[in-house]
Amino acid sequence: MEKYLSQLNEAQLAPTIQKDGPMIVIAGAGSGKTRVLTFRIAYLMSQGVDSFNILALTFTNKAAREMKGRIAEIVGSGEAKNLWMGTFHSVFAKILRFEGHHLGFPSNFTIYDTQDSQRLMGSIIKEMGLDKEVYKTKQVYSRISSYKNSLITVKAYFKNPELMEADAMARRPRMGEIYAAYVDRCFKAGAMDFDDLLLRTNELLTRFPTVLAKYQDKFRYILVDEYQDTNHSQYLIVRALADRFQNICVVGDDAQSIYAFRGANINNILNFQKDYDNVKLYRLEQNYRSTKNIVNAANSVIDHNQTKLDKVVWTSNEEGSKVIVHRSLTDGDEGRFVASSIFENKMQHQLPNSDFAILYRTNAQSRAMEDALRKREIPYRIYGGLSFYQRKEIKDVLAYLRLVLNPADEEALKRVINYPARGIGQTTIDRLMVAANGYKKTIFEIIKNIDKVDIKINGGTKNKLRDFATLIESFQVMNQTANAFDLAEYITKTTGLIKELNKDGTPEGVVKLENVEELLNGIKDFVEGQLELADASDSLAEFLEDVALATDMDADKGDEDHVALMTIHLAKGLEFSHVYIVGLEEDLFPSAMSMNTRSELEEERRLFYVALTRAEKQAYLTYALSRYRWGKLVDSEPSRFIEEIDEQYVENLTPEEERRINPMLSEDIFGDAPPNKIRFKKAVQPKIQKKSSKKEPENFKLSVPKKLKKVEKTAATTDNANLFDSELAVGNFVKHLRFGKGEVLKIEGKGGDVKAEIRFEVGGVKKLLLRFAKLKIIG
DNA sequence: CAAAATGATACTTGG
DNA sequence: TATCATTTTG
Repeated sequence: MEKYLSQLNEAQLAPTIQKDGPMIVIAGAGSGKTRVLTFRIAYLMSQGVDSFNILALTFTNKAAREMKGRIAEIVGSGEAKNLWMGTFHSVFAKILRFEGHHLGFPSNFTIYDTQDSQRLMGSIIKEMGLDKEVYKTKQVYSRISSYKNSLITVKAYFKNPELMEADAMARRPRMGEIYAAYVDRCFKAGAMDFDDLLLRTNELLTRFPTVLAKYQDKFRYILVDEYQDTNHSQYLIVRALADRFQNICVVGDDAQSIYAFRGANINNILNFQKDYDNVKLYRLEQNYRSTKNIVNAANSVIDHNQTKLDKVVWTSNEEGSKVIVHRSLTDGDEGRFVASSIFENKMQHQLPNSDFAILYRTNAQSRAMEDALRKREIPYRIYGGLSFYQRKEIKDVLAYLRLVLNPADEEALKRVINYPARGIGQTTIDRLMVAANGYKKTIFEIIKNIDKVDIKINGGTKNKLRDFATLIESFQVMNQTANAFDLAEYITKTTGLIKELNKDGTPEGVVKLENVEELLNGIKDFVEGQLELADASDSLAEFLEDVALATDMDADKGDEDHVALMTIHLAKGLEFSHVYIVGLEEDLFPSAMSMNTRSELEEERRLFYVALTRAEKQAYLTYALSRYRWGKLVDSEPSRFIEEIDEQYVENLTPEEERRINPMLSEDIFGDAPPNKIRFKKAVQPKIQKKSSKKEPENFKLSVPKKLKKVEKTAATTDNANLFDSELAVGNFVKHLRFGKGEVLKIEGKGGDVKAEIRFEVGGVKKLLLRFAKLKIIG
C-alpha cells in the first residue's frame, strides 16, 4: 500500500487516508480525483475495513468497472469483487430486486426506459381523452420525472396546492390524474422507470426501518463520485444510508455540475458541510492533465459565473500551445476542417486516432463530422446518440424477452403482440386495454381468459390472441431450462422476426438484421461470462437487468484505434490529447433553450468548461457561419464563450494556415472536385418550370437533371454498396444527398419555402428515399 | 386489418 | 433529415 500512497501529492494523500467521518473533496478538473477514490478504497481495505462494507457510487458503470479494475490490481481481484460499486441506478435496482416485495413489486420487475415511459404516458393521455397539443407527452413526462426526483409522490402532489396551481396555470389541470394513472399502470405492469429506482428506494428506506438498518449496517463506508450531479432523491438515499456511521466521502467539482436539467441540485455539494457534523474539507487544485494555456483559458471562462466555490485550479505542466479558434462557412466545412486537422496532426506528430475527440453540444451535430471523417478514412466511433439498445429492431427482440420474464409488462406486450404482423390490429389492442383496466387485470391475463371476459372481439381474432399467449407461454417454459442465448435465438426464429427483416431487403433492413445478430452475439457473450446459476431463468433476468441500465459508454467493444465523437455531457471524466469543440455558436452552444435564466446560462458555461478541460495538449474551438438545422440552412454567430476566454490564451487560425491544413474549404465549393468525391458543377442545376401560375401554394416541377441519372449508373458500378454519397447543387445551395440505386422519378416542390421530394424506384418498388426542404429556386 | 402514402414534428443534454 | 403518427387505399 505504501508504494501506492507515495504516488500521491500531499493534497491527494490527506483525503485518501482519512479513514472515518464525513468528508468532502472539492476536486478541480484533472486533479486526480479518481486516483484518490481508488486509493482511498484500497486504503480502507488495508486498514481492515471489510470489502463487503464499502459502497461506491459512480457516475457511469464504466467508471465503476475501471475503478474496480484498478483496485483489483492493488488488493487482488477476489477482494475487489465484494465491493458494491456502480451507478445509483444499478446499485439500487439490485437492492430493489431483493427488497422490492416490501413495496409489492416482484423481484423480476421490468425497468422502463424513457421511451417505454413516454409511450405509456401517451396512451394514458389518449385514454383520458385529453388534448395532446396541451398535454404533450414529452412535457408531461419531464414534469412527472421532476416530481419524482424531488420525491413528490402522487399523494404529496395532491396535498400541494402550489404545484397543482402551477399545472393548472400551464393549462394542465389534470396533471395529477395522469401522474396517478401512470404510477398505477407501472405498478400493475410490475415496472419501474429510471426515476422509480431512486424514488422507490427512498420509499423502501423510509417505510421499512429494518431494511434501512440492514443496509446502514452493510454500507459502513460510502463514497460518492460526481456529487455535484446528484439530485434530491439521490441525496436523500445517501443521507439515510450514511446516517448511522457517518463515514461518507463525497467528491465533486461545482464547476462541473452539468445535470441540473435532470434534477441535479448543485446545493447538495455547496451545502454538504451543513448536512453532517465535523465535515473535513479537502481541495485538489493542481491539474495534472492539461497545459497552462488550457487550464488558464478554462479558468478565465468559468470566472464569468457568479455561483461557484472558491477554488484555484493551477498546473505546473508546460505552457503548451494556445487554444485555436477556427471559423468556417458551413457545418460541412467545419467537419472538413476538423477531419483535415486531425489528419494533419496525426501525420505530423505520429499520433493514434484515440488521441482525438470531437465534442459537441447536441447529437445531431455528429453527422457533418462523420461524413468528413469517413471521406478522410479516419476511423471513428460515435458514443451516445441512439444507443444500440434503443434501436427499434433491438427493442423488439428485447420486448419478447421482457415479456417472457414479466408477462405483466404492458409496454413490451404492446410492442410485440402484432410484430411480426399476426392479424391483431389496433382496435383489438384498444379493446384489450379497456378490458384490462375494467377487470383490474393485466392485458396478458385478459388474453389468457379471453373466453371468460366480456369483450367485443370476433372469434378469429380470439384465436389469434390465444395463439399469441400460447407462444409466449411456450417461451416461458423454455426459459426454465434454457439460457438467455438459446431462448433469444429460438424466439427470433419462431416468431418470424428474422424472416420479417430478411424479406425487407433494403439497406436499412440489412443493417437491422445485422444488429439483431449482434444482439444475439452479445447475449451469447454474456451467457458465457455468467457463473453457474442456481436457476436457469436467472440467466435471462440478469441479462435484461444489465441491458436496461447499460449506456453506450459501457459498451467497450475493445475495438481498434478510433477518434471519439460524443456530446460534452458524455465526455465528462474523460481526457484526450487533442480536443475539438465544435459548433460554438449562439443558440447552439449556449443552447437557445438555456438562455432564459442566469442559472441556465451558467450551466452552459460549466459545460463549456468541462469540454475545454478534457484537453491535455491542444484544444480547438470551431464555429460555422451557417449550418443546417432541421434540414434548413440557418445563419449563426460565434458563441459568447469564445470571447469570454482571456485573449492571451487564444489564437485565430490565419487564412494561410487554414488553407495549408485544408486547401478545399469554403470558397472552393463549386470549384475543382476533391478526390474520391463525385461533385456536380453548375451544369446539374435542375431547371424549374412553373407548373401553375396561381398564387399559393405555388407548384414547381423540377426537371430531373440528366446527369443525375448518369451518375447513378456510375455509382452502381464504382460503388458496390447500394448507397453512395453525393452532392447535388440546386440553386445556390449544395445539398448533401444519399442516393439509392434506382431511377429518379420526380423532384417537385410547392410554396415559397420549397419542399422537394425525390422518389426512386428501387428493385421495381417505388420508394421515397428522400424528402428535403428548402431548395432555393432560381430562375 | 395490412400496407402504403402523407403529414407532423423535432435539435438540448442522459440513467 | 429521420422517425413517428395519422390517413388513405387495398
